[in-house]
Amino acid sequence: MSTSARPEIPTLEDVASAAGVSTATVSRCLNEKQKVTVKTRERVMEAVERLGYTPNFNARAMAARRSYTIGAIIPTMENAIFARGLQAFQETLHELGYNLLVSSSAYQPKLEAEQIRELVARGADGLLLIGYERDQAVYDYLDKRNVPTVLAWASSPDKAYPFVGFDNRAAMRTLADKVIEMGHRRISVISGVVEGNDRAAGRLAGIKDSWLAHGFDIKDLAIIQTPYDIDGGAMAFEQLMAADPKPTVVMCGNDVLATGAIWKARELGLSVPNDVSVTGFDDIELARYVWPPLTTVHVPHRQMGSEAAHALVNLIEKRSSNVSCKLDVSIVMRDSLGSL
Amino acid sequence: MSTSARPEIPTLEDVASAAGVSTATVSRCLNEKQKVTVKTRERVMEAVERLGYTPNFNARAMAARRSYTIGAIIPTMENAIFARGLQAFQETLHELGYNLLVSSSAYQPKLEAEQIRELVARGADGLLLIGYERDQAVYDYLDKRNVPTVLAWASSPDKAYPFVGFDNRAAMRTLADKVIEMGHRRISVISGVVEGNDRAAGRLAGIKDSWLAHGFDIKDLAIIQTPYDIDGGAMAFEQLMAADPKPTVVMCGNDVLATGAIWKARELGLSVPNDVSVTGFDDIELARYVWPPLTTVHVPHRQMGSEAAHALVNLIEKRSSNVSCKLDVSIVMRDSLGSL
DNA sequence: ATGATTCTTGCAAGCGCTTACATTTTTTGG
DNA sequence: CCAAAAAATGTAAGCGCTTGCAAGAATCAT
Repeated sequence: MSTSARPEIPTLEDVASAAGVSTATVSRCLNEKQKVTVKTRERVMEAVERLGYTPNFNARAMAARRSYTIGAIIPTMENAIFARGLQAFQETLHELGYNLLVSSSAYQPKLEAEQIRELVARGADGLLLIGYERDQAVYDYLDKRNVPTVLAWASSPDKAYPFVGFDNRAAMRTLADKVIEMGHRRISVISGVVEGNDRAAGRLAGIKDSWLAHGFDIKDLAIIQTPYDIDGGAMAFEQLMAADPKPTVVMCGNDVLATGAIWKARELGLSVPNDVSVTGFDDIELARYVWPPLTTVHVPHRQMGSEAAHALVNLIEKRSSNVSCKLDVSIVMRDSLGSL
Repeated sequence: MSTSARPEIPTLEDVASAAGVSTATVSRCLNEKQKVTVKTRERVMEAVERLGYTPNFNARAMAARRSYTIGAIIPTMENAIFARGLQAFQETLHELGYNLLVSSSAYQPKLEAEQIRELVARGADGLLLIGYERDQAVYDYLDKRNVPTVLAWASSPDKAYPFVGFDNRAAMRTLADKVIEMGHRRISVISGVVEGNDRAAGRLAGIKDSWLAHGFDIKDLAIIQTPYDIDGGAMAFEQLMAADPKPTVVMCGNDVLATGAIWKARELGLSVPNDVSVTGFDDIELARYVWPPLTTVHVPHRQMGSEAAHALVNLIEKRSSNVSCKLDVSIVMRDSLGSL
């Protein structure tokens, strides 16, 4: 096992000579079938088959200056927030003849910037990014390199960048209005870390909007920021419930945090929603399966992923720039929110 | 906005002439710093900086015949089973100077085979695959192309392929032994679909092993196979609980199924573990946060991901072939399993 | 000071593919 | 049946990078 002979990988040229044609013809067979006689095509395909030829992707990308690859950078793979949307994104991309490359940035702007360069260097034809808040230098780079980019999971307010998403702030405000309408006057909030995270920031702002619009004092709104994981939600919840008087509802920045909150409520012997209500955001699968089921904001993840794919491919192929798309979200009332 | 000038992307040559050296020298600065004088290196790096140069990945991979890229194909991104391990895999890879490309095969062998070719065509230096059960043709291809490959989430029994994983069958058998030891005599099973899924098959076999070893009749073991999602678990649970007499415990092929089972139990007004016990497998984050917390098999996901990364890089760089690694798993007793 | 040795650097040949352009073959209409 | 138009195929020039080899510069021992 000490020597491993370099395997003989067939190239276009091998196929060409095996089929008795030029490399150009083989290339055409593979890429623009209609430009080649049926007879020669058959001969070529037979050779391809026989040799077990697979085109070298890097060479192709370099020669064609197109990679048919889209890069996506998501903040995390570790929880389900992006999973469904990304899956749909990939499926649609596949239908459109593109491949997907995924990286995760662990919510670190630096890392994200690095990954962007990486994906561009890899020849990605376009990029999918989450949210809009990032260093101007990143946008400058993207512009300079002329990389088609679509932002998702948010709607981009000022920047004139194409996006496929929804208004986190307005959505959360609607939910908060509902909560207040149901009689709640002592609201606490478990927010994601807002720094560098426009989705989290928007959601928090939405709650504040509603609160202020109802004429309450911003000081009465207890807020904790914590990383987006179950544990974070649980710990924050415990802390918030130590207040006196206790909140009647804890609104969470997403379903993962809410799951942690509900879990901790049970551990503390509190009944949801009798002792305290809990709300989430995202409507991930889990939201229906915690107990009690979670009142949350439904985001059409699959639709968003699919639309984003179309938007991006449009941008790449037709250079049409009018691709932004604001999706509707809706409140899903489940048992975790009770009225007073 | 109708005309978009082709952006001028700086190349190695641009950097070279800007710094007044040859392309070879620039290349060396970027790849083997020690082979270049400090003085010239500084000059070159300054030019790199000034032009905003980023190496073209495809060109590099083609010329060097190395990509420093690892491909991983996982069955799904949609649930958390692989998330943590993959995250660790990526982190370790990053430390070792490699990048990760992820695809998901949706549990379809055909798609997986396609993705494998795709990743190889993209110049992946090595591959991470889940489980060992796949068409021989796939292994033949891998051998022919001499692609270093490591299998994870399972231990490979017959095939002499490097793996980093654990024995699903033995692990589940241990859990089943425990369950029986705690007095359960009416066991039902919610298994994943075993066809083409050696992990699911192994886990199911482990339960049967235990059952038979205790002298029970295989006919008394009710088994349902269902896709790995919460909904599948819920529906299967309902079906199993319709039996008469009811099972005293429902053992699930993984934590996601178990979560569905527990949820349905509550919906049916059954108390876990008083009316029926439930067990899972994997110990994903969720297992600690369902109610009651799930008795399950703890798999060291992060360790597995990290070890797999090391194993693969060893295989690639040193060509050492003795990299397999069997990890220990352990039973985690939580409240979802009661004794009779 | 000088030839031998070691470092740096440059030259140029590819890596495997696509594609503009040139050439050959086939088709078509009168 | 033949010239002109159309279709199929071939030729060859890159795409941006790495790296073996050779040449030039610096260092060393004598």
